[in-house]
Amino acid sequence: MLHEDTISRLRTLLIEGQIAPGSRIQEQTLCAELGISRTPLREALKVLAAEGHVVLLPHRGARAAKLTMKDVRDLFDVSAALESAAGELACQRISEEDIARIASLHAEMARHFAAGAMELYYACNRAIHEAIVKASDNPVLVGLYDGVNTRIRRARYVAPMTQAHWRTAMLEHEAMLNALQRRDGAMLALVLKTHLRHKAEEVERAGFAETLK
Amino acid sequence: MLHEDTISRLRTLLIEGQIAPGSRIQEQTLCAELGISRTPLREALKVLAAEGHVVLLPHRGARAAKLTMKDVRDLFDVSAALESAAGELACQRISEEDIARIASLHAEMARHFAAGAMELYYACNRAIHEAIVKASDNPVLVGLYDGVNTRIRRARYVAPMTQAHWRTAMLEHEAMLNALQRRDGAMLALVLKTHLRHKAEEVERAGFAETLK
DNA sequence: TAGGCCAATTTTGAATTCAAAATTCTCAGA
DNA sequence: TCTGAGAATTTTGAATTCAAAATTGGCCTA
Repeated sequence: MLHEDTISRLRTLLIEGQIAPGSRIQEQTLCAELGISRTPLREALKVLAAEGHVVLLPHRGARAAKLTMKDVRDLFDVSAALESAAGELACQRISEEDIARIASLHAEMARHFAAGAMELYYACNRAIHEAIVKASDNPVLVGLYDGVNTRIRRARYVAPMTQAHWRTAMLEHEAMLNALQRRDGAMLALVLKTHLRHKAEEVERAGFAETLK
Repeated sequence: MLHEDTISRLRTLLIEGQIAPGSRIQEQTLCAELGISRTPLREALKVLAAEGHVVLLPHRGARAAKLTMKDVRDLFDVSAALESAAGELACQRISEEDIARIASLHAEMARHFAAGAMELYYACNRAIHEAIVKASDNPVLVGLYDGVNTRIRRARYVAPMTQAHWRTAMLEHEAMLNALQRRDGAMLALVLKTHLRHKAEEVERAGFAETLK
């Protein structure tokens, strides 16, 4: 499947910053690099434009979308809205098995945190958030959440998160798991909103690469 | 601009049900109808697939997406999450002029309601909701909201909304305007959530065309 | 007559070709 | 030397062409 493949390859290049934000995308050059013809590439560019990763200027080609601090703030606000809604739904719909799975992810994350294995900590963290959203059993919500978070991921943070932030985040995750286990939707939504606001604030404090250019 | 044009023309055909949900989309046939070649049509189909209006089956063509009652429920849940988040942001950011504009739209809507001019009432209603979302000053949110509501609009309701529903809706709109004028974000979010839950319940009660087939 | 296999046709997927718009380059004139 | 008009080149937008996969139809066999 050449077309879907092209979309995800290009999307990865954009997220990882291999194609610099704001840089011009030459069709022929990219075609040569990817080893495909212009037709599937152009189809992919149009889809990525709809997703917000690329901007298309009529008769003037495509550019990798830039991400301003305002964009990041906006994306975090939307992400928080979607995730807290997902949390409420999840409390009504999640199975006991899935709660247990998230609890074990949480325990694993805590171990990685204690050991200072930040990469692994991060992976667990993300898996927990994604598991909660999935548990909403709302494919529309899951799809939009994925899209928004993929866009956020393009922000490359300059300063590292502070220890204080990590500690707070761990406490918030405790509260999340607690609310989920009690199936307290309102509480989970509240904790998630707070958690994501804190994360957005930390990102803003740290700044991210593109803002500096 | 042939490409963008094709997308919106096709999107309209899908929303209005001119292309029946679930029906097969033959490329050559559509090309002839739209008077274009397959290249821009295929690009449009890919974008519409990303938007959720069309499903693409590899080597087996495109179909107009079906809308189940579950889909509609899911879409309403997401719409509520986005709109209540927008309401909170709007209360922080909206200008006095835009509040006044919404107040006048509200008054106009009330007149149409009293006169039983439901089409005009509907138009005002939608304009108010869109104005609130726009006032969030969050383009990401606005974009996703538009997309979700466009998809909801494909549901063609069978039974009309009841009088009781309209009356409740009017009261809720009063409360919305009130909260907005006092810039009470939490209250506006709450009212919007309730309002949209009621609407979703009414739609579910009424049923919609596709469910019957 | 029913079922299944193989060829013919249709339809999708991708490359190539053609046309139009934008950019770049050249060169005349001040 | 600097500016600007216009031609040449590049690049995008869309149609056409070519290849591969799926569907359809016919024919043979049981």
